[in-house]
Amino acid sequence: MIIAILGPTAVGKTALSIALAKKYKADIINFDAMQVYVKLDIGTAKVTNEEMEGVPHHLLSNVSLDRNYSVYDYQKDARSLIDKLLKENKNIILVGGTGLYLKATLFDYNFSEGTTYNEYTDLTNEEILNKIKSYNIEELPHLNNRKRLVRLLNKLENNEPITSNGNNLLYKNTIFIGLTTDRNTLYDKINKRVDIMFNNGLLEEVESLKDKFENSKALNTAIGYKEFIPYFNREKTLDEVKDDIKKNSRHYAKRQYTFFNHQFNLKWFNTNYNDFNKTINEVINYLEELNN
RNA sequence: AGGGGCGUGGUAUAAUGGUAGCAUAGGAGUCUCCAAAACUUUUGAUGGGAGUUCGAUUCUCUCCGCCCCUG
Repeated sequence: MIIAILGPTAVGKTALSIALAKKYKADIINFDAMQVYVKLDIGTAKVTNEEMEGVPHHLLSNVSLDRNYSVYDYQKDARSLIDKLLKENKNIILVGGTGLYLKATLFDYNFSEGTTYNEYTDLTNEEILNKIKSYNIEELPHLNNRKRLVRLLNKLENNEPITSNGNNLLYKNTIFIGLTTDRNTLYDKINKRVDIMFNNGLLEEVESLKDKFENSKALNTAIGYKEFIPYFNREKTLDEVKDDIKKNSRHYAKRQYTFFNHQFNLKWFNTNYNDFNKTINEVINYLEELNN
């Protein structure tokens, strides 16, 4: 059995995953793009050793900060891990917030082998778009979306397939669980959680990684870390950094909803913050019904 | 209390006797190796009332609210 738990940041996925893992004696696989990195602990709200309660966790803190780890790498790692665990007849719980990582792993996404490609640094967006148009493409990326333009032109010039299906689930017995709450409550939770992160030593964690920023894509993109850069440069105060982290987290949560709702067919459950056991039981009842 | 100043989307601001602009927050969306990313799109405002005027957010009066100075 494979259970995938999705939901926006700060909704309670970690607690649910541990409870279900204990109930079904499952291993947990993280599908969070930033929690795969070592040392990004407080800012990514990574599960602590105590919280794990002995449940085995995978693809968590297994990538060094100077690596450029992408969905392509994750897909390979996650699939081989899932295949291995399935062979051992283990139950698997996937938990995280990066929809694309999960989608690419469980569905038939095909990425190009290798990672070297032309950046077309000498071409403007218009020029790249014009080159793409000469190939008779149905759906063109937006003019301002340079990353997609570059990627697509590379594929065209290398005669690589533009898309594969991506709609076929490779692991048939996967159950998708969504955890949610109303928007205002979630935003409130996010804001409070950032305050807690600061109280728990986020600043100290980030300062200990200060000399690694230069060579780490992760530190420069992760919410909870990149916002400190203007603080180090004395351009922003700590309070401004804190507000930026809250704001970026809210934006992120909103995008997560959009992706989950449109890319997955999942069963949503409301988080009961007053009595989380009720939420856990609702999910377990649902899983039991499916198994009968 | 007297004198002065100011009231423009949730917030911060611009402009004008003739279509109220920008930013940000908020909403919606796109997604095949940056995805905690990148990109698209959208709702919403001249404090209330009266007057002058063809027309007032702008000028006048009044009420309300806020700020500063004086006592």
